[in-house]
Amino acid sequence: MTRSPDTTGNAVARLADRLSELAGAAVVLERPSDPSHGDYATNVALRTAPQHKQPPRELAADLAARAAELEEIERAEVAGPGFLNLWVTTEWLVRALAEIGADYGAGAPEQAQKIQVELISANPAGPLTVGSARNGAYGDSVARVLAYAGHEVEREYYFNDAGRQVDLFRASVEARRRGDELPEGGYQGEYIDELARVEGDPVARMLEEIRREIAEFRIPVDTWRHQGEIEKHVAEVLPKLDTFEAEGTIWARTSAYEDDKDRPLVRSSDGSYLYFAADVAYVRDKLERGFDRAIYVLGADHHGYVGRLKAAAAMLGYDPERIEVLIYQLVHIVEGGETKKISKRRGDVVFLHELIAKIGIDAARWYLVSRGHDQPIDIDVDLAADRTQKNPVYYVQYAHARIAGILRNVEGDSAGETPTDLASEERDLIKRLLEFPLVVAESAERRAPHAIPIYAIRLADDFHRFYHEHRVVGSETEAFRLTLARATQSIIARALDLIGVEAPERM
RNA sequence: GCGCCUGUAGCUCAGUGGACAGAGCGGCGGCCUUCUAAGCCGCGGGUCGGAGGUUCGAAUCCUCCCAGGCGCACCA
Repeated sequence: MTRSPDTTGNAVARLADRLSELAGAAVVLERPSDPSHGDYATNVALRTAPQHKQPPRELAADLAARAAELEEIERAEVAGPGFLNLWVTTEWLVRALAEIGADYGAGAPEQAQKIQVELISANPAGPLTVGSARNGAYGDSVARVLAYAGHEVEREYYFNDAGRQVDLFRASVEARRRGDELPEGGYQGEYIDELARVEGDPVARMLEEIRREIAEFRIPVDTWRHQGEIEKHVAEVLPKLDTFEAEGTIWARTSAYEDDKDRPLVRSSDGSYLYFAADVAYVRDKLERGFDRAIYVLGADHHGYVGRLKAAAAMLGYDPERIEVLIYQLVHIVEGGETKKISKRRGDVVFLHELIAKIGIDAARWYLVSRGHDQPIDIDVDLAADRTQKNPVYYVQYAHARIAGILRNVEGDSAGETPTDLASEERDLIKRLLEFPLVVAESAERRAPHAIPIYAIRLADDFHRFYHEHRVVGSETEAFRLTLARATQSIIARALDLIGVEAPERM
């Protein structure tokens, strides 16, 4: 809505600005799906007709006449109920292509924010699961996109290493070592057996294991926080809260701050902290570190957290808007046509390292981030395992590798004339490249990185079509086509990087 | 019961007010003496869960209903 993409380096946005001046209203340029509707189209006449009290087609005709005068515009036509269809000139497309540099689409938002993205934060009671993998793939991509959009981003991981679950986890390993019965509701599985066979604190081992897996999954976590550390500051925070005592417990009156109910903080009998106490201290810890915004990435099974976290911020006197909770739907595992109920405690869970072993990091990251975060994901492990050849990630990577192949064939200075006429494949490809800044801006604003792989598929599609029809090296417009190929390669690489996927030179 | 999310092609999913609803996979049929055929082209395929409503215009916004997932712990 208030989106203002960086118009200086974005030819489409500049064109929209010029048209906006002519129209006296904000013009949004779309790429029509039907090529007979022009290179770009706008519905501005339809939207502004009521306030002008004029028929939309009349307004559109008026705007068409003036738009046709612009040097960028080859042709302007009114169509349908009042759409304005525009054809741009070849010169404009060639110039726009030439502007595409290494950081094309990188934002410089008028107000860059300091943003923290807290991701995964799984219990160190076992290796990361595919659920954690989605959290990481999604959260890290949001972080990458926000950073590319111009924000200052830090990634943080919070270890719940002081709660009942880790105690239970330790007890489970120790029971296994002694050959005793598992504690009630204890953890089991092969990894528990392995931990039991070696000396040392299993929690410490899991902390190291998780850090290793996260690095392998290409998530550059900047800071690590431990629940034990945060709890040391609970005593400082409690006096700032709106509390009351009942039933042997000190409660936070979060219901007065738009939470569903009040939350227990401290068990009066022994003074032990309940989980929400650490939550509150952690909220303060985050906001006092100077982040304009603290983003939590949580699975749908934690969506009840939204209210209490914002309430915690409000109760401490912070603007609750600084707390943003991103909820992603859960990942289910389908095996043999049946959805598995997964439980880390029971041990019937699919771990991230198993998923990586089966389909690789690139496919895993692509797969986990290429669906909307509001969409549940069913991973059919059998399908994911043998579908690798057909995974769209390879289709996109292949386009990148193909371009690398072309560039290896270039010898010396490239020559050739500037084209005065473009083939449809060239026009389509350039227009696709010019979409990238808007895709990134929207993706950042909506916390929706899944738009990136979708765009990457279309871009690869346009490139493969171009490649099939036209030669680059040795063509009459070699220099121009090399520019086109390089720009395509650069944007594919950037798009893949934004979702943590590699862009290979050869395949 | 209450809250959040979802329901679009055989399957997996895009599409948060605009022009006949798109892609991949699967199915069928074509294209390699030329920069990578992990590619390209073509053909089939949909009452956008259902019913009302708002709007010049609805897959998209509102209401109700149906179906599924997840919550509603002194677990995390």
